[in-house]
Amino acid sequence: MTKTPQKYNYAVIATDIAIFTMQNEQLKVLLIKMKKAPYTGSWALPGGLIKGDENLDDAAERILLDKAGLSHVYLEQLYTFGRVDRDPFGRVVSVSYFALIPNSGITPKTSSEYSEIAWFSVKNLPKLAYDHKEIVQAAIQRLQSKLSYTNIIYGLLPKEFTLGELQTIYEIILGKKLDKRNFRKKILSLKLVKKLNRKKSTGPNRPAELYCFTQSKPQLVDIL
Amino acid sequence: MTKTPQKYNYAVIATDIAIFTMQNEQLKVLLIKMKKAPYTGSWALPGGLIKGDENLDDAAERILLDKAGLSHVYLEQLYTFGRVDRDPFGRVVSVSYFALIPNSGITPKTSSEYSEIAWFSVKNLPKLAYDHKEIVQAAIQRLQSKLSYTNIIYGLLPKEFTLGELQTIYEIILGKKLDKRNFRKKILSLKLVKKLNRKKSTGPNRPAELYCFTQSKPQLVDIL
DNA sequence: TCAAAAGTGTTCATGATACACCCATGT
DNA sequence: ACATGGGTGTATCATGAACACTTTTGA
Repeated sequence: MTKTPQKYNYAVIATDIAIFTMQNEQLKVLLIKMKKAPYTGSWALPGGLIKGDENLDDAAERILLDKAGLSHVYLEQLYTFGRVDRDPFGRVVSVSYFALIPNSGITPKTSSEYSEIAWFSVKNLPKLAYDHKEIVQAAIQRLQSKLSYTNIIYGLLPKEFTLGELQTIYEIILGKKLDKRNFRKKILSLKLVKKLNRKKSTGPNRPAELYCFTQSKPQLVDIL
Repeated sequence: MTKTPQKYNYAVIATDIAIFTMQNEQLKVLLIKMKKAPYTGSWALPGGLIKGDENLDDAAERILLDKAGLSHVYLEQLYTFGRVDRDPFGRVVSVSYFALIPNSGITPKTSSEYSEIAWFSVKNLPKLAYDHKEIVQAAIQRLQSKLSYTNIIYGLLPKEFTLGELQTIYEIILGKKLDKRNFRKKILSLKLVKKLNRKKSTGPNRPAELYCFTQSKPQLVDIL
């Protein structure tokens, strides 16, 4: 067995990451404005090439750190996109990931590789480079379905939160209203969260109890 | 942007396919015995390299046809395995797939690339080359979970089958007994199958009604 | 005192589970 | 006649769905 490029068809392996957060009652995804031709000025998912001595997951983590300054967030492999013509540069196979981060008001900064970086509501996306639209759609769908049978929503919330905030996130991502009493009954019966016995005042209304998650590892739970 | 191998790290893209069928009341996976070093004599999943001008799904279909003589079967992308050291040959990223085929007693033939090909019960697998054990496990897990929320079991059954056969497959793959009456009630209420008004005699017992699927496209259905 | 979100139980409908006997056939 | 798998219905239980008022606070 020899390494003959003519015989074995090499490809560039890239990874693109759909990074989600909640802001202003909206599900948002992080996009960067590209400098490189032929997509100069287009918005795209943060991504990059995988190094020769780098595992796929490590590459995704590195890119998350480099482009968004994030680490220790929920990250999972999504799907691999490899249409022959998906990148005008040549054969590039993208192993896509999706990540969840709590809304900490982070606005990652620009770098030499891209001219702008910003959060976009998934309801109002600009035109995206490559097949990134498809990737975002796949990520949203995965997120929606995983919300109903796992506890990964913890990835979108800060350490402390109220049950109202929790419910709102479900409602926004799933795109439907939930009954407050039934929702609380379910969440509490699953013992996913515990009461901190502290309250959060948010305005001219009754302060809400603060809760935290009892688990911060992904697990299967029948939520909705 | 230039194609400089030193700068952009190229990798070989492969695909490996976990092909499942039911035989003798067992879930089986198709394996080949390798000729190539350093895994000479080891069993492995059927797989191959993706060509430069070939989409990922097309490559998987091609390999399914070449190695197992199969086409028009249920096939879905599973996961992408890319540990740096997963292949002693060098950097090979494997986009794995899983496929379901009806038990037609097919025993695919050997070829120049491998010395043997055979079905193995997933309960009794030999040692596998590369990280193929991990791939098989991921495939089984995906199959198990998809059985309960989709109709993909149609991929494992012939055109005509009895409800008893259908139930047995569920029981084997899920690893638990199901109540006959409840199972039939559920399957029939979902209108996934229709009666053919023909019977199948299988021995010294009452002949069973034959059914066929009403759909042979994957769809979400709440089965179990 | 008013507006705004938090918090709390019960009833009802639906679906899941448990369960046992007769039927049709080949040997 | 007997052994074997096929086929059928009902009662109970658990879970999900619908639903409205009181509480606490800041302005």
